[in-house]
Amino acid sequence: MSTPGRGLHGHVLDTLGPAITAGEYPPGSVLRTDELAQHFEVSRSVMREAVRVLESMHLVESRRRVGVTVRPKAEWNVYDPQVIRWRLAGADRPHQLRSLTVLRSAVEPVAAGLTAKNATAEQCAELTECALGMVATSRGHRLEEYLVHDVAFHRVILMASGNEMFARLGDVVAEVLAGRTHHEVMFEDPDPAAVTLHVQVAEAVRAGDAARAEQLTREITMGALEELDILAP
Amino acid sequence: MSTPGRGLHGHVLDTLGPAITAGEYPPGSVLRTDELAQHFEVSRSVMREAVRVLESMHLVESRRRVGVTVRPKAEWNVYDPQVIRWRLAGADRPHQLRSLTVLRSAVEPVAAGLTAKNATAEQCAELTECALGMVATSRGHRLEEYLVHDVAFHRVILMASGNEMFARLGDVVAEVLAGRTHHEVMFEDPDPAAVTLHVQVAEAVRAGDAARAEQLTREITMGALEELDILAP
DNA sequence: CGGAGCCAAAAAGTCAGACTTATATGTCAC
DNA sequence: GTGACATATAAGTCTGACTTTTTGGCTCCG
Repeated sequence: MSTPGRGLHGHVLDTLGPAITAGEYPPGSVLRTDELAQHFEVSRSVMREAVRVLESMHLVESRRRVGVTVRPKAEWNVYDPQVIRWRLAGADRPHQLRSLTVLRSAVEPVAAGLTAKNATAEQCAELTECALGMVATSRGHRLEEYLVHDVAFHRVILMASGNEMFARLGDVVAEVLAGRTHHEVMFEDPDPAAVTLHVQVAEAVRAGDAARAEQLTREITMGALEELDILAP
Repeated sequence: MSTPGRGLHGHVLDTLGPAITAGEYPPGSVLRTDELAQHFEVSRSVMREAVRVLESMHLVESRRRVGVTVRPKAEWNVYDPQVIRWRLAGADRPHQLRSLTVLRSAVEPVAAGLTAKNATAEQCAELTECALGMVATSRGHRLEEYLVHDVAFHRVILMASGNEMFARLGDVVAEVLAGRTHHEVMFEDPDPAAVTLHVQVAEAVRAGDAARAEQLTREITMGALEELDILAP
């Protein structure tokens, strides 16, 4: 999807990373570089590079005379896109999806408020275009097309906010939305109320009404929480 | 501070990472592994490991026959604690501090609301203790002691929310608060109103009043935004 | 019996050198 | 100009030897 097969060490990571994030090695487990290298049939240099990457993600810790120990989940760099992807691909998927949706509910409304204040004319137009695209594809089981517009919409909101931390969550939100469409129960057409809210957000942003954009986006993310049975107040 | 000198490749990262995040190498710059290895007086294996880590942070991209090219800032993994630390230590500090404070303003209120619903008795007690500690040290130029309690307070809020994504922002918030006390203009005692708000948040959490905890925390983070002259609506 | 200190093994860390592979770029014929 | 081909370049890989740190056990002495 993103960066497939960037060398041998990448292949090792594609196997080891998911295994660790899936909890196959409980925290404190000890791996030996040499054994891993043999198991994956790569040289020690390649294996060492892979371990370094896992170490930079705080998934493992490498110490002399002891080996490569798996760190507890609480220490992982859970914002690393690679880690998120691995977890979304594994057994942890439902839990990860919930965590990310809660994060969205915190971030997106504030981002929308900033976007209402900072968006350029082009970004406003793009936003409106996305919203209209959502309307157009919201009926008749055109879920894939709808998803494209939905993802684009939220991406613009996050990018146009002018905050780099928000902007970098675009990929994460895309994964969450895609996950909802593909793996969760969503055979029906999207909720018409949600579609309307997106159109209204686009309007509010165009009008520069930050408070309204924030409130409307809050309603959108609240809907996402309810879909996952995360009780709202 | 966190993991100093974990080998030769760590030393290389401590120099190269800050240099890149500081923008010393403009996007598109090309580095050669061999030259870097010579410059840092390490073997190519060590240099390669360092490059792999930078690559996993999306700071650089390594391609055959081209070299190691620096990626544009927009592609960096800005949530990587190591990257955040490097940027906070360099010229990008003010900008980074603002970005993170805006992120705080989005995340912490929602986290506080969740904490009000999920916190255990112990966590409530800990929170109250932190708030009282802040009150006790809020006068008489005891800024360092105040900071300790302030950091602990926000850490508990984020941890007790029950959301792993929020929990992992504890370190980030700690850096921001420490930065404010140490490097920004803050010779005076903390704002009494802010101190009061913290006490009230602790009360709201204890009472299980999510809406109130959220609103009060929003006021706290609003104050932080105003301190940095980030205009509020 | 218990603690201080020492020893040896284990595993990561480091290095050097040779070789392989992909690929950007230049060259030449058409 | 365009396409095929050759070439140089820099990353990628492998191997083997060596170093360094650290742990766990062992001895020795109190």
